[in-house]
Amino acid sequence: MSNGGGSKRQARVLKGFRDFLPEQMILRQRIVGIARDIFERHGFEPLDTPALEALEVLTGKAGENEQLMYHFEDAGGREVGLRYDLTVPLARVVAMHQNELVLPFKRYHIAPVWRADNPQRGRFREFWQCDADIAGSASPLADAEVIAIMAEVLEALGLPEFTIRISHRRLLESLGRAAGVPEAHASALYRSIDKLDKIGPEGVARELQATGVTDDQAHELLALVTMRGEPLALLGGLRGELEDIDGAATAIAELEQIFDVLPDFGVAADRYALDLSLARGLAYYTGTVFEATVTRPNVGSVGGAGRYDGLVGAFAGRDIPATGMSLGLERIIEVVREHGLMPLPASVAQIAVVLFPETTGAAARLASSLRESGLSVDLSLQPHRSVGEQLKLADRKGIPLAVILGANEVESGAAAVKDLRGGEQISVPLDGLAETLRERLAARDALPV
RNA sequence: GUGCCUAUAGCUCAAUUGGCAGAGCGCUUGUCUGUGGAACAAGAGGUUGCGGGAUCGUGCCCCGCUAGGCACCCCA
Repeated sequence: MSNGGGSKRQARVLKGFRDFLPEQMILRQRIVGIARDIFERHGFEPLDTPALEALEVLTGKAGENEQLMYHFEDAGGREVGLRYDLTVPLARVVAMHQNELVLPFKRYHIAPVWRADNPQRGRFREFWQCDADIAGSASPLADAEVIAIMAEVLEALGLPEFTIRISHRRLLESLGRAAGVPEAHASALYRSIDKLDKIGPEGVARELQATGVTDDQAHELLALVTMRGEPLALLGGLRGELEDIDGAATAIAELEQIFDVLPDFGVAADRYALDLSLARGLAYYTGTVFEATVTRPNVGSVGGAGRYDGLVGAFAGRDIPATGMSLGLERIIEVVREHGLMPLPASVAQIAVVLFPETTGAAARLASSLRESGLSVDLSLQPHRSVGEQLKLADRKGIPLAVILGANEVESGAAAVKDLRGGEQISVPLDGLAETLRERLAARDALPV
């Protein structure tokens, strides 16, 4: 290796892409681990798919969002695209492997996706989604389960406040029909309604009028959409108002089943709400839609999704209903950091072993035996550096405890154990050293951080 | 894809009207070859994000690009 005489290559990463240093990776892995545990406790199976797909697999599913898709021609002249979500690949997998999968198929998928969006806080071009979906069940019970899983994960992460807002595409459509919105403007309707929080009722009314809705109709629609209260009571009221509207009764019945059973899934009543102003943009949603939001920090939603009964059929040739939820890892991390949840060590190593030129062999053997007992051990590789130096480096890496093994310790059969934060040091017999280390680590973890 | 703000040492920032590029922290070395964080001393570290222009002269003015933040759009 040499760059002598040449110009140095510029070290850079692309806009919206990032390196994750160990301290960040430890937090990311911890969060992913919590989500994975809950997914598996619900019997969801792991799945992974290629990052790159044939372009035609990805197109025609997400509507306008496909503008954000990374696509290009590969060296073999194939049109290819990076996946922009995990839902479309799932639909492809279910269609391709119908004979190998038992329906309903419950799967989770934790992986990066790519969208060429403009970066902002909690918004990147490469980001991770944690998805749990059920393919092959049309039952509202399936929707309820994925909503419950979402609530469970957010609860387990310790998010101090979040709300899962629940709505239904068909119900919103019915409301639109009742208000006289032309069918052709349905997606414009969803988008406008969805912006209620941001632009307010007057803003929404203005946008609706631009799509051919009269002032009266717009206000009637807004009145319906902004109703708040106990979900089952609200739905009961709507049932009467929308008696004559096609599809409304089915949508209301589905939502009623979901709200009826959510408490039985263990979801606290203050964690979800019926909110008909929620529409969501992705084109493939066909029924229930939902979204988890927090008020601080301002990162929009931390997760969402819904029912997409037509998507698998686009690949399979026969309809296979499906529903699911998606959590945004980056958004969740913003919340965790903002609220100081989850303080973690900066190193995966629990123990640093400090050594001397004459004790390298003994120290390596000690490290091995500590590892066999289940501890994570960072063996110093610098016997020529002073003990102080080795301790300092271990502390800077964030390792909580050091074991010092010199000639004296080998001789006496007792190692020196030093707490790198407080500085206290004790002598511990080599027999039972692992046990003592584990106790001290546990004691440290119990301390407020 | 659009608009506004920003970019100076590893980090946080300073630099008067356009006139010698600096500080603190961190880093390296030494005091100090078995006990770090302190103190003292010395040292390294910069094409002021990149490229162009105007000017006798630019970190500072103008243009383009790149990246970050914010607001749209959209979304996780």
